[in-house]
Parts: sequence; structure tokens; C-alpha cells
Amino acid sequence: MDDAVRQSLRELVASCSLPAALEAMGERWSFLILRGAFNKLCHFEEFQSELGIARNILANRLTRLVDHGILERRPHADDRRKIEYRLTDKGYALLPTMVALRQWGERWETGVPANPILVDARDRKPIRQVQVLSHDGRPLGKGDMLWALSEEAEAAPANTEAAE
Amino acid sequence: MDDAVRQSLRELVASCSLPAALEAMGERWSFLILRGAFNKLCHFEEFQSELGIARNILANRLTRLVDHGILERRPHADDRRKIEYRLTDKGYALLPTMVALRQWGERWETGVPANPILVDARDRKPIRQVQVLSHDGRPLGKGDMLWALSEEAEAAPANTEAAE
DNA sequence: AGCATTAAGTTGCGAAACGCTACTTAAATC
DNA sequence: GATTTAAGTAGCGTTTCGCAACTTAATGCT
Repeated sequence: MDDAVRQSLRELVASCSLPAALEAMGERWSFLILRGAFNKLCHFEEFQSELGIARNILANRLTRLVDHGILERRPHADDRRKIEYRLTDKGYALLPTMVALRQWGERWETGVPANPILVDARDRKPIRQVQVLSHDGRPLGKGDMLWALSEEAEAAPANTEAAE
Repeated sequence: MDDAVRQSLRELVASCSLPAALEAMGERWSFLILRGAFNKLCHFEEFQSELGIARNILANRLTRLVDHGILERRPHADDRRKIEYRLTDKGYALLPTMVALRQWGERWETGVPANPILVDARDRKPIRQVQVLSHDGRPLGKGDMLWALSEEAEAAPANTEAAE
């Protein structure tokens, strides 16, 4: 690997937002708490008993996720002891990441197609595998992508299919 | 939340493969090492100097990723000091997860569309946002999915667009 | 009103993971 | 043969994790 390539890789790494994402979601339990929230858990004690996580760690993770704007903390109106944790839009935007990770685990770790499975609420058919797609919808595999400066990139056509 | 719902959630959690995926990829540095491998890093010293990770931790992560079949360790033929770490198919299968996480970070953490960007190698147009799609390609958002026993689910039609 | 219970944490402390620096080992190069 | 390179390993201090017990405030029970 020559120096020019190495240098461009270093720049690439510097401006990558993967570290930023991991700063928010990279600690132990963060994704499992998120999964819980997707599954309609919203109280401290629910998370604690469902996940079996230590209480101090749970408290720490919840405040962190709130600080990052992934969860929203709201005191319950009727019972002022209770506090509800709810996903924000930012939190919901992690759905593709979580589903992709789960699908990978199903395919390559547990091996089971798992029961229950996620289905489309409208027709109850199983959802697709999450994949990386080109602008016109072709699935992209390992050799099909490269890095380009945004100046070099072809102008992206308005996505015909809805964006996130 | 009544007991029936709670119970079904507990079963759901038990058979979810997210914990299995996190067991393989949930530790600090794992995703960054994976990103490095996607970017064609393959030697110990390359990972170390690009990521700035401590040597003992790197050694530990590499052997873990090899043990999980995500990376493959192969001694170099010409120079027997060198060892190459390469992604296996199982490792490449994490591409959607990684891209989804990076895109989320771009959109919600760093805010920058980042430079360089990932483009389709064929036409150099930016790739799409990774999203969860129904069997027929509709994007699915927060309320559009539910859990179903595989017996209950409608038979999935053969995916017209290629699977992973 | 007084006591028990519930919800959401906090505290203390031992165990495990992390990070830094220096050292080792084997192969290649000078 | 001496030096450099590649890939680790070892020692040790710091941080995070995990468990159990404790606290605080609101609610419910009689």
C-alpha cells in the first residue's frame, strides 16, 4: 500500500461519522435498551426486569441516551413517581441499524429464522433483508462501492422511492 | 401493559438474535476494526496506526473476530513475518449494519454529509439511505411493523429483487 | 393520619475490561 | 552478524461493569 492511498484512507477515517455513532450507541446494553424501547418498554423497572441489567448501569445508560436525544424522559402525569422513556425521531432513525444487526445475527450467529419474526403490519408478510442499495435500487455488495469526494460524485437524482 | 403483552414480549426477547450479534460485535473497537477491514486494511500495524488502538486490545479484538469467523487470519506467503486479516463472507455481511450506523451518525450526530462519500462503483452516484423495506419494497417506519409467529405470517413471495 | 408499597434511582465495593508503555520473538534486510 | 520490521505479550494503573443494599419521594391502604 503506497503512501498516497494510506493518506487518503487516513483522511477518510478522520471524517467518518462511525465513531460519532458509536460514541452514542457503542456501550454495552445501549442497543438492547433501544430494542426494548422499540418493543414498547418505557419504564425503568420494565427495562430492568426485561433485560436483567444492573440498576446503576441502566440509570447511567438511560441518562446517556436522553442526553444524546435518542430517548425522551417525561414524568407521568397521573403518577408522579413514574417516568416514561420514549424514542425520539432520532431514536427511531436507528431502526435500520438495529434490524440489520438482528438479521445478521439470525443468519450468521443463531442460525434460526427466529420466532416471532418482524412482519409488515399492513399485509403480515415478512420484511426484506436490509441491504445497501444504489441510487436506482440495485443491491450493492463488497466490491461495488468506492469512496469519492462529493465534488466528483455524479449528482444524485431525486430518489424516486421515499427516503428515510 | 397487561400480563399477556408482557409475556409475549419476554418470549420475543428470549429468541431475538440481537444479543448474539452484540456478543460478536458489541465490544469497543470491533466496528472500527471492521471499517478498517472494509477499507482494505489487513495488517496488525496498519490497524494499530490508523485507529490508534492499544496493541494488546487490538490483538485481543483480532483473535476474537477471527474466532467468530468475521475475519480470516492468513500468514503471508512471501514474508512470513506478516499476517493478513481479511473479511470473510460473514464479515462482509455486516456491511448493511455498518453503513446504516454510519449514515445515522452523519444525519443525527455529525450533521455533515461527510467527505468522502460512498458511491456506486459503476456510476459514481451516491448510495441510498439504508432502510427497512417491506417484501414489495415499501419503506417501513416506526408504526409499520409488528411481530408475528412465523406460522401466522403470510408466505413470503420469492423476492423479486435480489436478496443479500 | 400512619404504615406499607412502588418507582426510580444512588452508593459502596469487588471484578473485569481498557489503555499505556515496555519488552519479546521470529523473520527479513543490510 | 547487526539492525529493523511485524506481530504480538506482560505489567500495571485507570475506568467501566455488576451486584446488593440503601435512599427518596409519591402513592395506596386501613
